[in-house]
Order: sequence, then C-alpha cells, then structure tokens
Amino acid sequence: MSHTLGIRQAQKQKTRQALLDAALRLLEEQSLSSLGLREVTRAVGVAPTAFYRHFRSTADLGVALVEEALGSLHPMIRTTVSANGDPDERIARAVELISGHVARHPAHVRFIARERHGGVQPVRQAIQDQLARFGEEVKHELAKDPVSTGWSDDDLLMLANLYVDQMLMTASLFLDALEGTEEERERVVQIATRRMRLISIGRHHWLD
Amino acid sequence: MSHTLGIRQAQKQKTRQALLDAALRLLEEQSLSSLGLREVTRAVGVAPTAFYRHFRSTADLGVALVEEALGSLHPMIRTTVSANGDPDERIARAVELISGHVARHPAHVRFIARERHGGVQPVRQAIQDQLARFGEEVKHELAKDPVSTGWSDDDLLMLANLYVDQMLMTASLFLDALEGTEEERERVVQIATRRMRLISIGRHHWLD
DNA sequence: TGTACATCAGTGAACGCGCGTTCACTGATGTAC
DNA sequence: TGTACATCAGTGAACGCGCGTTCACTGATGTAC
Repeated sequence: MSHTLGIRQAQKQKTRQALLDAALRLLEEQSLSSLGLREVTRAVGVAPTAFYRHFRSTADLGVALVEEALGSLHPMIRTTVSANGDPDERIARAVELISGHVARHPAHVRFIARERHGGVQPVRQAIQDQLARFGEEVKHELAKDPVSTGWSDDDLLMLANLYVDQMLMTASLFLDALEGTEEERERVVQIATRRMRLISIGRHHWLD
Repeated sequence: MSHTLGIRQAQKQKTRQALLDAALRLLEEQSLSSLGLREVTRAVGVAPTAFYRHFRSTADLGVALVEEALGSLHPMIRTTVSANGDPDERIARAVELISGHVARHPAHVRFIARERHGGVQPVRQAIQDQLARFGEEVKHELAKDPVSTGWSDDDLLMLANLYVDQMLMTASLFLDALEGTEEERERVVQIATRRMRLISIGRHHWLD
C-alpha cells in the first residue's frame, strides 16, 4: 500500500509548492539575488514568517528550484541522446524536444539560464552539479554508439558537454523567440538544427 | 591639436570612472538587479546624490559597463579570426588569447556572462546587440577564407555565431578556473581546444 | 470511541536598517567683457 | 589682467517605505492510552 500523507504534511507541501511557484513567476523579471522573501510570501498570501517554515533563505529556495527544473530531466535527456535513426532524424527530434520543453516550462528554463552564471553561489553550484551529471549521462549514451569506437574517455566527455551546452543555448534561443512570431521560432529551429548538424559532422570525422 | 578637457570635465569623468570601477567590483559577488546606488557611491566615497550626475539608474550604469567590457573587443576578435596558419595553430592562438583576456579582465568577463541572461532588460539588450555585431564581424572574416567558398550567407552566420558563443563559453570556463590550480587551467585549455577543433572539422566537411 | 497532552504550520506585532529620491545649497570652474 | 556673473559637480538633510528577522502566540492536527 502507498503511504498517504497526513493532513498537516499535505498542507505544508501545498504551501511550499505555492512558494516555489510564486518565486518562479517573480523570477521571470528579476534575478534571484534581488528576490525578496516578503515579495514571495505576499504573492502567495501567507505571513512573511511562514517562509522560514520551508526555507532558510531565498538562496535555499533557489536550490530547490534547480532540483525542480532539472531533476526530472535526466530520463528525457538519456532517451533523446540514445534514440536511433539517422543523424538528421535524431537532430530534428532533439530540437523539437527542446522546443516543446521550453514552450511548456519557459519559467524554469529562464531561471536556469539566468542563474547558471548568476550572483548566488549555492544556486550556481547546484546548476553546475546537475549539468555535470547530464554530461556524464550523455557521455554514457554516446559511448554505446558505434561511431564512438576508438574515442578516448576525455574526448567523449568533451563532446557530451558540448552537446549539453548546445542544448542550453538552443533552449535560450527558443525562449527569446517565445513571444515572437512563428517565423522567428522556425528560424531558431533552422539555426539550432544546423549547429547540431555541424557538430555531428565534426564528430563523424574526429578520428580521420 | 588635441582638445584638452577643462578641469571640471576631467574631474567629472574621473568620478564617473570611479563609479564604474566600484560597481564592477561589487558585481563580482552579485547581480546587477540587486546592486544598490548607495552601495556604489559609498564604495567610491561620494554622496548618494552624486550618482545622478552620471547615471539615471544602476541599469543605465550597467549599459555603460557593457560598452566598456565589449566595445574595445571588436578589433581583437577580427584579427583573431582572420589570422592565418593551419587550423590547429589558429585554434591554439585563439584559446590563448581568450585565456589572457580573462586573466586581465576577469570582472568584465564575469559581468557579461552574468548579465547576458540577467534580470535587467536594457543591459541584456545591450549585450545581445554587441554579440550580434561580433557575429556579423566574424562572419565577414570567415567569408574571406577559401574554406568558405560555396557556403550560403545563412550558414556562414550560423557558424560565426557558434564561434562567438563558443568563445564566451570558453571565457566562462577560464573564469571558473581562475582561482584554481595551473593544472585546472591547462585542463580548460585542452577542453576548449578540442571543442574548437571539432567545430573546425565539422566546418571543413560541411559541404561533403 | 473519548480524553488529555504534544506537535508544529502559520500568525501578527515589533525592531532597526538601508534603500531611492527630492531639494535647496555651496563653492570651484568657466565665460564675457 | 581683473571683475562680475553663470554654470554645474558634488553635498547633506530629510522623506517615506519595504526589507529580513525575532518572538511569543494560536489553534488545528497528531498521538498515547
């Protein structure tokens, strides 16, 4: 049988999630380092002091947001990279997947792009850690590909991280085009696809 | 004859520069969106109200910092891309140039990396504009290269922007390794070099 | 099922503090004659 | 060169405001018997 939370626990989690949601919305127009605790509680409709029942500080809340934004992405990344089909098909699928993810979770993507180099160290660290995990996982999937025979471990990791950075860059481009026209979004698809294709070509000729 | 500034103008520029310098130092540990006007004037040793003689707001100061950080970089970029020699030599020279620039101007590099996706729209826009200019300039230099014969304008711009993004990424890696060991920095050189090499290989086989 | 006590998420008042902005000012520098 | 007036970078007092944090509290939920 599955464990049901008590009423108290359930209500606490609900408030916690409301704080995270409100913060994420406020962070669309500012950086975490300028986000105020009172701002967040005001948006939720609880007393400022209620914040401390859930987080030590806004930095702490930021780390929780990193987990929310990136934690669930690992399976998706794995299946994308390990997909089969010819290179162009795989690239098209990956670009579409990124596009869809940005459209569904724009605030999360913006948050990660913004705070990756942002002014709050623990959050920066949490993002770096997650991205490093992505890198390792992508490397692991790439290693299975016949194209990778003869590659050193270092080179595989280099390529994996290049892909990860490329995905983030692409996500950021889609984000900028979100409020634009369909034409602009199509243009991002074109650019992202060709960037990926160039990297893919480099990969296939790496050992020449 | 060259025009000499009056005493008043000279002193004003000196104060303005002091404000920019102080802000840049404070921004090593926070984002622009949380930088206070009083913080900056306090660091310089002038009254808070003096700030308004030079900038309308901290956002305005941020735009001036973008100009200071990127404005003088255009000639450097051009000569780097247009340098001759075999691809590996050119890559090695480019990586070393980025490494040197980061070592000389760490705060400027950090500022750009941080505010590129930061919470202050006018500053983000100013950075985007400068990077778009870099892209156009790199494209213009790439077009001169025999390797580029047969390339469409769109593809050349795609490659140029890929290079620009790659430079920023590399600069950011060097930044993270600045306080680390010489070994860590050498590792960044290796990674950046191989990323560039893979892109260069992709470039040479693009039209296959 | 009922009772008595423990837990603890959320409250609301209070605090001291630094913020951005206004305003009239000062006194060194610049300019006209 | 000297004088009289204009300019304007920087000053300092004052303002209202929202901030993060503390503290003792309340009352619904949880638990032991």
